[in-house]
Amino acid sequence: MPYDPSAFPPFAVTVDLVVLTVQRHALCALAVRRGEPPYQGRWALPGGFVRGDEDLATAAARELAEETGLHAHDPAGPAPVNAAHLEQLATYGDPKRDPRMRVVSVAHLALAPDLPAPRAGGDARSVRWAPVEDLLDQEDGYGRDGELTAPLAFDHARILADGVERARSKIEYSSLATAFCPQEFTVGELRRVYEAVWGVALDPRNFHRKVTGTPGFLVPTGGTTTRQGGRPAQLFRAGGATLLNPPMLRPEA
Amino acid sequence: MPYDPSAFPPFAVTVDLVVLTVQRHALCALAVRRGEPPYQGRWALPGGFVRGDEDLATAAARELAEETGLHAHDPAGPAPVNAAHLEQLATYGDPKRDPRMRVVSVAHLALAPDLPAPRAGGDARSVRWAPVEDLLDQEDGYGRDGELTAPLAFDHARILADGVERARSKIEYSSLATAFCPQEFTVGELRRVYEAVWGVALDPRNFHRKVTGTPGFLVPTGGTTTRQGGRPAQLFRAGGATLLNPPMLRPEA
DNA sequence: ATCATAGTCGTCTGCTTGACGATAAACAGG
DNA sequence: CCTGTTTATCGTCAAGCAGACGACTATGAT
Repeated sequence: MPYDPSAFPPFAVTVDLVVLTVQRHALCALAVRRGEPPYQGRWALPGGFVRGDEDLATAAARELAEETGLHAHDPAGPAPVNAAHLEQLATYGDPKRDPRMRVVSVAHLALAPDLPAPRAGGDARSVRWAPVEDLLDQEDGYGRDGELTAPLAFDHARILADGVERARSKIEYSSLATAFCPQEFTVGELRRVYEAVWGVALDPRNFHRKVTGTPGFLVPTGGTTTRQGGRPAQLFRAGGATLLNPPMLRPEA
Repeated sequence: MPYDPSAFPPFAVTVDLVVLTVQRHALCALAVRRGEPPYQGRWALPGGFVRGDEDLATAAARELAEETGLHAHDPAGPAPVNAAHLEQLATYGDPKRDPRMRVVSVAHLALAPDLPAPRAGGDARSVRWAPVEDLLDQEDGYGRDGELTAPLAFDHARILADGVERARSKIEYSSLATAFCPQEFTVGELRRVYEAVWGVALDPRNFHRKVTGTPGFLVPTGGTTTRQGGRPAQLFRAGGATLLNPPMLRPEA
């Protein structure tokens, strides 16, 4: 068939971000409050249009930096100070997903360590970390605290659920859970990440044996810390290994 | 920021298909020969523009049917006769990936059993199954057989490689390998699928123990066949289980 | 001094895997 | 008919890993 510019319809292309972190033993996602219709006043995932000369990954990294101050951490190369893992998640293109026009959104998944401050780009009250459980469980209605009582805008609940599921399954067979930790961390901190993401309790002794026994997963830095209380714990850095073999098994139950 | 139609650039959105099957012990992909520039005469993945009122999965299923006569098999619901597994793979949007204009392509992965005939939509010689190894190993140059000597058009080599890697890893922990088999198949046929996709030899006895011992993976139909020669083998159908736990381990080496 | 908290090292038991022997049931060819 | 070849299927054994859990260590809090 010949190449004819009128033969295909124009689309707007956006990137939406599922940014996850672990706060106070809970898996949390970044949400922004919408300032205009549609879904005005509702919470949504951060995101924006892809520019005309921009790659998809670049657009996602730009939005991430604008929203959080985090820099995407390319697996190769040294990690910057405020580094986050960033990967493409999936693409959503239902013709009716945006009532205004045809929008195809390329969702990305970002994993970040617990940040000192939410660092809103603009209005501080319009962006927040919220437990993913709260964001996904919302039914249409009024809540007692007057916050977060409506489901996420657009199809963002589905996108968030897909992102959470990706994170849950990927930490099973990769070292991705370290992306939730600061540069140096203890085995216990890493375990609490797994527990928060999976929503289960893990045996500290078996977990310790597993992660320290997997070659290339963790490298000791030599230091220790007592920031979690109790006996001082060894500090580790993420090793070069990206694939866990055999994987860390998620308890069924 | 206000909603302004001029604030974002228009994109063309396409779907590209990585359609895989197993033929004569080799993992093969569907390739079409391009009739027009750019990359005229080169092989490429099948694909096309997403229509204005069409979902991405719908567009992929339509292209798949046009190109192969296969119908996408939604995990829920009964499998049609010519059923193929279809899932979204990833999205490619480098600004320079198509020299004509800005095109974002949502690649999909389809897995099909060995088909009686390639069933080209148009010109029979312009579409063919080719071993993925051949398609990916192509260097720029001339081959002895005068065929398939150039790399795939656009960034399709990368897309194909990503699709193959997805298939290779996904059959480890899911029952997806059955998508390469006809409705009824033997343990040996399923093993040959794994061997072709992974490019390794598996021990028939251990493989048999593993797949027949995993509850919900295979259900016996009662029949037997000798179509592979040798002793008659039991026929099975794919069971309801989609996740293999524990997974089938891919030999390292 | 005592307790609570977290971290780390071991032990034991059962399951899974990988290597491989042995048997069974078909077909091909002499 | 007999024999070799091919494929399927069952069994055995040892090594490795995971889950359950006891024991001990090193901190800070009371």
